[in-house]
Amino acid sequence: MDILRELRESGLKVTIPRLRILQLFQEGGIKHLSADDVYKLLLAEKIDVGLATIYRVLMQFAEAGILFRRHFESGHAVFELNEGQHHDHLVCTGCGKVDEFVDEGIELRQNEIATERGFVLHEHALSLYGTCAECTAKKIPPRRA
Amino acid sequence: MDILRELRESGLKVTIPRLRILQLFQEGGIKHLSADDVYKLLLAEKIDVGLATIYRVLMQFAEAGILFRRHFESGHAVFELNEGQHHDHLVCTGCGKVDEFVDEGIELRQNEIATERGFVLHEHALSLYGTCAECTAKKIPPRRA
DNA sequence: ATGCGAATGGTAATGATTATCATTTGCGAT
DNA sequence: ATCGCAAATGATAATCATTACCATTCGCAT
Repeated sequence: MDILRELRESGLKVTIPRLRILQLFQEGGIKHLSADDVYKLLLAEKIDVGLATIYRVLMQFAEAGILFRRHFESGHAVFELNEGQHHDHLVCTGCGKVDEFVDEGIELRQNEIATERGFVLHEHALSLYGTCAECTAKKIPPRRA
Repeated sequence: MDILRELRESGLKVTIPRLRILQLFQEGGIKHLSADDVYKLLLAEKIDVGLATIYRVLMQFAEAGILFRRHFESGHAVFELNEGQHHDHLVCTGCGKVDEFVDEGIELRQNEIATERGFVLHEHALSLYGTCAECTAKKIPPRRA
């Protein structure tokens, strides 16, 4: 199977916790999951996995490039599957919905700006915070980040 | 004085801790300070201020628009003076130096992207992570965010 | 099947931040 | 100037996310 190969290629043994955690992301119900989200989902499936293991596995997956770790100014990290292409985020502060986008122009300017200042860029994080159409209709007020 | 007015207009009483904390930022030695940075600086001045007060005051200043609160993927928040115009950040992962920039083109595209997706934008955070010229010369390797 | 290093899970520890609460203080009214 | 009270403070406990420890268990090459 595909998941097994991905794990082995990262030098990680194939274990129940790793398989289940990876499946959670690959099922794609929710794209962005925190360690605690994963813990609760696995508990609901009656799978006995310790929180420590989840943190460890998520970190290993991030280091192996299987997952990305993001920080949406919420005090805790969320993870999402690395599906190849880079993208940025548009977060609704009303309902928490996360939309994704890629803009070639912005990417280019970022590199120009870094180069102008003598920086070698290796990463960037662009997150827009706003109120989505539904929350605007419901008159849900903005929230500070 | 100018600081006094700023405090009173925010509905905050003028107290020693608030004055000292605000002065730290206005002196401008270091632009970005964490709660702990402020605590240590005040200790060094032999000013007796509790950590709890510092957290409270920084938060109040941020809510009042006097300071901005930023999260540079470092697990803790840093604050900087709100000097009117918005700007983004270029962070060196080698030495921690923070450079600032504004790019009209990027700002425009951000608004277009949000509008296309039905979002009303009220905030955004763009941080570029790289290695600055000095650290590149010193061959300091990149660090994951 | 066997052995061993990797992986796990429970729990303690950590670091940043927030809540609690008794005491102190700024400042408007007197 | 001073009185009174809500606001502010500081010491400390509590919380939240995350990491460290460590004895036990498990994947997997042999």
